[in-house]
Amino acid sequence: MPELPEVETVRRMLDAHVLGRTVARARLSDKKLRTAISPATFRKLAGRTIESTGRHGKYLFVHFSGGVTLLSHLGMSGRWLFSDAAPADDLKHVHATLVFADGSWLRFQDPRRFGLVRVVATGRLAKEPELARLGPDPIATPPDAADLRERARGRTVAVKAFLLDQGEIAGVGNIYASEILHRTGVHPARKAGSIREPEWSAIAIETRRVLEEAIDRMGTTFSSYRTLWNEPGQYGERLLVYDRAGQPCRRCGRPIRRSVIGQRSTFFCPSCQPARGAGYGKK
DNA sequence: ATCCTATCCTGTAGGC
DNA sequence: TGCCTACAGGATAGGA
Repeated sequence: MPELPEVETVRRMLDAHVLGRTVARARLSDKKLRTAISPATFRKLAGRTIESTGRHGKYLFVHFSGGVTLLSHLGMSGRWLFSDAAPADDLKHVHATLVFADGSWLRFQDPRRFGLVRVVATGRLAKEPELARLGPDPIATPPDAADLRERARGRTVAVKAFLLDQGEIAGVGNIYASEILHRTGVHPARKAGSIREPEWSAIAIETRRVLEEAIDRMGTTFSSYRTLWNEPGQYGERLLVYDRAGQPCRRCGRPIRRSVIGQRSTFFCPSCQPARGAGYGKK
């Protein structure tokens, strides 16, 4: 669910509204997230002020005074939710709570608990194993076609699985991978090694375009994703193929198909995205 | 090295 | 209405 645009939306909202606030209390639920941290570690945030935010791929950083960073990943169902005062709701699955000195609250809710919340020394952030594995962030570093072609050389995995590999491009998830491939006319099941450089150029360009357009609309809410204000993202109405099986292709009118690649739902137009590849020079 | 599968967990949609 | 199953945007460990 939450891919780069959704995480970036949350980051921008934190940046605009939560910067400068000082933590009065920091507490964790007793349920374990993907990687458990101790309540004592989390409580290190108390007394510190939020100075800046960052992001790499789908990982969010909140930098605090005193050289400490909150590292977070939304997993499948994670949300960071802000409220100006103590919330009156009785939200289930809240696993981390920051109460600020001004009375506002920031909570991490995650029913499926695939998400990540960790407190680390800012100076050692890049050494965290999850981050050390990541490929370049496509917003910070525009993907380079020749580089992609080189890294994909000889690879037999489906190009769609290649795009989902966070070690190659950090931040593309299941929704946007289908969207990128449709825009570029590349069939998702083609082997990564068979994609020609002009096609990689198109993929590089459309990757940035799709992600930036989705950021402009605060991301895609397929089911659980919400912004910092608990609002859905608006990009869903712009999707060309994702979750549109049987509906007409917005380009050629023929029905969108669903298949499974690497255990993940994949959507494409068989007409606009031929299995053998076409439209970018010969074979 | 690369690829594929199973797995973590809960909520929800759809079939009966 | 209720029960049951299948499935969901992610990432990783481990086996082939």
